[in-house]
Amino acid sequence: MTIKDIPKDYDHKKEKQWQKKWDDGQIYKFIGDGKKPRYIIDTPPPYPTGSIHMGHVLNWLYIDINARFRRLKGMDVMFPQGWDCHGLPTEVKVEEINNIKKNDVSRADFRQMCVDLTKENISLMKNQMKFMGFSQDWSREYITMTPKYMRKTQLSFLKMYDEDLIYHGIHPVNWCPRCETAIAFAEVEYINNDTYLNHVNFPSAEKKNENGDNSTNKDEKDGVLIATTRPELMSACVGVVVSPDDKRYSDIIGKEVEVPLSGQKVKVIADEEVDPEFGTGAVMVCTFGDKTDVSWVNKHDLDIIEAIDEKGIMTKAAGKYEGMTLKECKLATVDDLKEEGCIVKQEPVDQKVGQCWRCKTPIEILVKKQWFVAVSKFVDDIKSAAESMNWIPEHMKSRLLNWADSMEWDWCISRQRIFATPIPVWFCNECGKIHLPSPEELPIDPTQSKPSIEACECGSTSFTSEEDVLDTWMDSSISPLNIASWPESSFKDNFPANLRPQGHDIIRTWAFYTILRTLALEGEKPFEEIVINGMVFGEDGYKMSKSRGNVIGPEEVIGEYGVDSLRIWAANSVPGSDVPFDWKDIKYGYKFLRKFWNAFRFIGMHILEDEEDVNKEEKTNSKIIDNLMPLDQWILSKLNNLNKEIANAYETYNFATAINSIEKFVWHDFCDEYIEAVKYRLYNDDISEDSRLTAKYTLKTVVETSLKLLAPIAPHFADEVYQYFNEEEDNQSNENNKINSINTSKWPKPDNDLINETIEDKGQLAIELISEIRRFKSASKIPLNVPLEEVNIYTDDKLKTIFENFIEDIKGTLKINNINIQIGKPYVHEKVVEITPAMDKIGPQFKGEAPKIIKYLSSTSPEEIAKLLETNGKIIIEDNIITHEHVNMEKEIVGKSDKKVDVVQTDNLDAIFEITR
RNA sequence: GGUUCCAUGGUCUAGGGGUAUGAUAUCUCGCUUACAACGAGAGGAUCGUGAGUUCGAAUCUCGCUGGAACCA
Repeated sequence: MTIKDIPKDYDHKKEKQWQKKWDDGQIYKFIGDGKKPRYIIDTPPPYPTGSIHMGHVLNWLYIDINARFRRLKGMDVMFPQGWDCHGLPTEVKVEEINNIKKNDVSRADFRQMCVDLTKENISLMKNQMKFMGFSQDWSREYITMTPKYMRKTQLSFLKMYDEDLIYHGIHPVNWCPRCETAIAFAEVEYINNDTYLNHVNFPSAEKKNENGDNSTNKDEKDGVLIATTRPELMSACVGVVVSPDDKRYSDIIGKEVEVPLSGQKVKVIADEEVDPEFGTGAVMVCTFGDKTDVSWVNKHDLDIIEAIDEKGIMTKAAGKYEGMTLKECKLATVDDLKEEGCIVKQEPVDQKVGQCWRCKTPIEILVKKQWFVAVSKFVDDIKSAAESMNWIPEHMKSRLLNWADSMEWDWCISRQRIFATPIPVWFCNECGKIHLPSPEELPIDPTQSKPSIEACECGSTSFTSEEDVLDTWMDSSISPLNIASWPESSFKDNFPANLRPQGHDIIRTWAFYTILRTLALEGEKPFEEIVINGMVFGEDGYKMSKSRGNVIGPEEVIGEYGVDSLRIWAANSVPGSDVPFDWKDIKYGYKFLRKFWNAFRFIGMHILEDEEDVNKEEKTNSKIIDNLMPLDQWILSKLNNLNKEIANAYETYNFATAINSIEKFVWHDFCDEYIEAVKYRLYNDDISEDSRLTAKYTLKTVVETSLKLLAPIAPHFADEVYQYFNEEEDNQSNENNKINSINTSKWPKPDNDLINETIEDKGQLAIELISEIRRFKSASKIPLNVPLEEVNIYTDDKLKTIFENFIEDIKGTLKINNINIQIGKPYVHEKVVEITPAMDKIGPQFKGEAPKIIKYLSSTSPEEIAKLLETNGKIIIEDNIITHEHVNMEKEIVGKSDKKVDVVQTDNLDAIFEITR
């Protein structure tokens, strides 16, 4: 390898070549033979929309960094990838593309169209994931719409049904009247709506009964004035609730009132959930105006009157309004109420209305026979499972706990759709008994085949297939079981997963359901640790979304700056926190890689074509270590500390700390300070072989090691550089997939012998001195490579010793012909111009006495304080002894020297330089 | 409405009882045998607001204001 072979610029277009190499070498394959510690990641299976967005980039980068880091650390990492295929969006898209409605073709044909579209989308997204350099083991890809996976979903249904954890029952569900399906809470979105709050008088029903006649009661106070935004539901009114503390209604609680128009008699009930301040303080309970209605109906055991049908049309129960749409019914009801004189007042209110997130139709709450998972049985177990996991960040746990506590309804898992896993059930047409297939028959579509039994226990041979299908979360919530090859008995080897990475938007769905399901199916929590990523915001500060138009696609960034720059941007974030996208940050990452490349190219000039030395490490290594110069020791100590810091950062998911520390070290400590300070050892002929050799060794070690620390974040760049280092013994890949890649190498072992805090501190002081004089040269317009005739350094004996230690580096790098270090001051004198209290010393030591000391220091002249400290070494203020360490002194050099010299005084070092040009 | 998070130079950000980290932008200077897409330097923040605890609060507590996310 010669310098000519190293391109002048880092070319990010080569990233794809590396991806192909990794792919061909199958270097990310999970072995699973137990020879290495296993690390199992329960990767999210995304919905195949056809393209990945920045949110995916963030989420998968955390996974990928983690996977790559653990591999370097010698673990057998399982990083699988699944696809959560089923769902309404694909159905809607298929209808759109083919310009059909789902019922225009057979179920099987419609399903096939969905499958075809999904396959296409998966293949697009899979390629994009590879372009991101994500290191999935693609041999373990799973797709929830395949028979293989559906078998597992259906098996989980069977098992839970057998244990009475799934039941078929009547419950309120969220219903979209347009899509004609039940939908989950997660699929309901809320919008603001302006409407009227109608104050409607419900007359007392009691008086009428007592009198036994129909004479109208003129005394309105015997009735109750309710407030409602949904008068169209009055025919479904089953009660009136008021606050128990509301004096206006205390007399009427427990009595009956009559609902106007429809005429049913309903009870007035006290309930603390009523806000007496809102409206009239009295609320009518209907089947079902909203979720609170459902809880009141359940709590007070009220009737159910179904006044709305599946298409959102009023039923027979609505009386004269039958056949009207909800909207028509509302208008007609209000008109009628006005006519009857029942509406006392209409006031405008803001209201939040739930609508179907897909078609924007307002949802209704209907009572339907549906399939449910008995969530309530698991709430406590889910909470303790969540408690036993490690949440990153910790506070995300409370979202799940709060959610678990607020569970009021069981999980409705049936959907009236087509593209989903079928519910494997038939009903007997005679006795209604539910028949399930045996596990061997799975997967099965009950609409396409008959039950294997001849006849029901009742003798009937006629069955109806369940046409409903399963909620998609029923598929994805068994992901940690699926990746571990459940239900094969060996699944326990790879279960629970070590890590679940996901976004905070799906804590209440995916995380919650997964915990529930593995508890239900195997009695164990699904994963040990859960890392939550935030959402990606656009440059305008809002969450990236198409409707806001602030979306920037990964491909846009990659084309210009490469994948690794994008990865560095995403790594520079904190789990759980939302991450704003910023082109500036992308460019910064790009610049860092170029800087690193240049540093590598520089050392490449000196080490790669050298036959003499550093590449024959095994012969010279110990000799080199023994001969390290102080500055080499300084950077190597920093490097080894960095190694530990970065490993710890990766382990604790502090990716931002990792990338920032690497950047800071490489860019500043290494490039700006170390390289500049050792150049003289590489270029000058009068330098000893040992010195030159240790410099080269140090340069090579720093680049190679920091490259490995960076590799999990920027694997393409790392491999591009690493190929120039040929470290055979470093490789831990298998015989059959041997490629020279940093990604199959080992994490560098930190060398504790080289860590030396004292050397680091001393080196820092020497660096400080060098920078100071370099600054002087720069300020004096002296080119850096022009020699200085003489430099006299005046300082104290402690610094003198240190500087003497580094004198070769100081002299060499600054090109000083004659250098002298002495204790004392030059023939100029310095004046203390300002004294500021060192609060970090004074506060902790003197506590309550501190204000007195500060008052003294700020009211006494700096020169006087300095003089006292100089002569006595201390100042006594009301029994408190103040010394040099309690004050910060600002000094200035005054007076003239009769020599023709420049005098340089520093802020950071207690030293004065007298420089002769 | 509930839950959670956030508020620090023009912009973004670190930190988390002792006057504040860094980036970016701006300005000045400089091609220095890897890098001008670089380097050196400068200016620029009473850490949202009001109170409390404390010798001392950007930091802890509470209220308020504003923002965001998730959910009902």
